[in-house]
Amino acid sequence: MRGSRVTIKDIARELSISPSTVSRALKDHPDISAQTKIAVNELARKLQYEPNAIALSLKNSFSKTLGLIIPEIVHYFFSSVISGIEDVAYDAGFNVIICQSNESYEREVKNLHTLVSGRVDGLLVSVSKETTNFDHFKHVVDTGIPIVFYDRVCNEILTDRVIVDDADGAFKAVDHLASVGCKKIVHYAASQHLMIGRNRAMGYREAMRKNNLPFTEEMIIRCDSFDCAKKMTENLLKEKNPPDGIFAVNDLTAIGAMLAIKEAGLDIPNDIAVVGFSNGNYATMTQPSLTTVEQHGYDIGKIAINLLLDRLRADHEYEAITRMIRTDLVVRESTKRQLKIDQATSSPGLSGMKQV
Amino acid sequence: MRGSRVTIKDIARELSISPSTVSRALKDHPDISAQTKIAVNELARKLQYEPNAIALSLKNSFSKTLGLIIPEIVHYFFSSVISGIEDVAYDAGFNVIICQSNESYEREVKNLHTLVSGRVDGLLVSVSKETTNFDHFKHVVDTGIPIVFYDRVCNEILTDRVIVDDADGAFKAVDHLASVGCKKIVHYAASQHLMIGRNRAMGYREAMRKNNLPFTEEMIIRCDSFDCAKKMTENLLKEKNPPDGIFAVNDLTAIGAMLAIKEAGLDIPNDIAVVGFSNGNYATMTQPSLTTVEQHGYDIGKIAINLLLDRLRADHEYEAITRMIRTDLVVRESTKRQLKIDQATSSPGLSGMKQV
DNA sequence: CTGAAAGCGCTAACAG
DNA sequence: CTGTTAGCGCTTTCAG
Repeated sequence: MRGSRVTIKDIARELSISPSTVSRALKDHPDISAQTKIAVNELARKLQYEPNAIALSLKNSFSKTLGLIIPEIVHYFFSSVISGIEDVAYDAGFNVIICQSNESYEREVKNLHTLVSGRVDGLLVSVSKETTNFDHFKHVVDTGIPIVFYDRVCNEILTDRVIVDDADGAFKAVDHLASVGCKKIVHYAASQHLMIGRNRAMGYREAMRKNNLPFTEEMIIRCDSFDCAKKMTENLLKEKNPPDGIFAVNDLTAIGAMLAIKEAGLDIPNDIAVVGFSNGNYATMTQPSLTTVEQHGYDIGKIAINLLLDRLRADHEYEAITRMIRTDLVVRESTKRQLKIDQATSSPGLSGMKQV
Repeated sequence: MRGSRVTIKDIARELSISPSTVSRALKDHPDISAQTKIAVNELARKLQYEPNAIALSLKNSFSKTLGLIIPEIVHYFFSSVISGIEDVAYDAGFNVIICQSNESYEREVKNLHTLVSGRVDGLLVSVSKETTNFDHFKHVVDTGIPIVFYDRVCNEILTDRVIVDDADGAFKAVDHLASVGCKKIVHYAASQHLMIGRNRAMGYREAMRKNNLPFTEEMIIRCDSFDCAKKMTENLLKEKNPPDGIFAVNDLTAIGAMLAIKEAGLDIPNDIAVVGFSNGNYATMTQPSLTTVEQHGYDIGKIAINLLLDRLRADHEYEAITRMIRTDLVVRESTKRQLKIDQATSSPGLSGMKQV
């Protein structure tokens, strides 16, 4: 029983016509008579004929399939990217094969091979944290399979890419902290060997400078997880001169910091204001809700796949395109400080932290 | 340049030998001389030959590819299922194509067609919320492609399946609420036309009965989202006799309830204790942290794909297997009530809600 | 209007 | 030890 799938030959035999006629009838070729078409289509439906996409790929040398390499699906940002990609792919009649690298270089290489030997027409890639050697991607690009990098890009290869304006996002976040009166803002940063970490730290520095806030490099603290943030914040709060603002490189880190602050009996945002990065779905579920930077994952996915589709449809080579995606600060309660009395001119009805 | 991928023929031509010899040399066939093997392998590496998986699939009539249909990747539970599936698939040399149905019946049908015509060897499916007609799955099973349903299963077709013991999980949750002294426990329930909703509600009823807690069907409230829970809880708290325990059908709903309770100035767990379901990553990030039911998504994924692989490897038919996966209650702060004085005999060092 | 034949890349009998 | 041939399912010239 297994594998007993109906082929064009079966239909041909049943109808005592040739496979080529069946093929043509199925795709409504003008040469074929109306009756034959009807007969073929009816039988096809009856036998539940499904065209064999594999045979088609082999014949056409394109598979209408795109490969997607993603570090970790669990992250809200990445799942939104996937959704953006899928929605467009779906409409364009493309199939998407998703592979997780799990932030492992070895697995990324393996994924890439699987996809390439599966003859995907193109690739969408966000590189793993571990990856420092990009030869595997170079080889693929050399064979003519287009790659679009998104979010975590590879600068050593000239390809289309979609990047988040991390520096600007970080700048906005820190500038906002300054604007609500924070004087000593620390940054919980990601590893500085990744662009993301570097760019966000850069935005932090710029905003500090612009607001004439004194800072040292020690105020950029390597800490990018919930647990780390919790411990780190507990320690910071014990020091003589704790910060009054924290800009965390991602939401989970921000939430870890918030927990520690609340457990120390301090008030957010009035004692310490907190900003995250990503606008994951938990940002509205914390108390206070979290001010954070929206990265537009869904749009990034859409833009990335559109770049790829353009490249596939193009009949000539053209220069690599880089699209920088704007970020937006989403202000919530974790930075809505009660205005100091002498500044409080507007918003009479606001009772502290009740609005969202 | 595009599609200029190296084939076995290219290697054969270059070396002036036949394609079959190349094929054999590449797979280390004993018939081939050592020199030929070396020459072939060297050239293959040099030209970066990648076997064409598509051609192989066509020849072998299996693709070493599995199809996965998942309602929505964003959910923590489903991403853990994916990880479980991928880890096993990876080791077994199988590729996984993931499709999201986005809880839409239409999309589920389309996904299924894509996967089937892409000649996947087997399918792992969790049905969409919308789906009430299962003919599309029946057809696929009829053609001999095995399906394993997980979590949201289809009872109309006899296939392998992996289900969560929702009723028991719910029972444990509510029984626990009763054991910490809750007397009026309400249940925020999912739609009762889904098994999940029904089973969890059933577990609730059973636990109420077992603990001799009076309840009416009005205490099972249709409410399964963060926003709904927030509003619903606000309303409940205004009533004369509010609940002292809430069992929510999922974590987000529980968190919505918690927010409303905290905003009303009440204490969790002492005024109202809350339990969720899923043990998503935010359960530890709320304040208080959330007691919830662990569903073991990763294990479910592993078990599901193992059932599928067994089925694929089997040389004979065998009866459909159903695996029921145990759930575990994870007790955190949202139910750690301060013991009443006359009961407080043990745990001297505990200061209320500090442990996790 | 329809059929025969070749070929996409690879493998596996079957011959040498 | 190596080559020839046929065929997986489908399309597409080229011939009728």
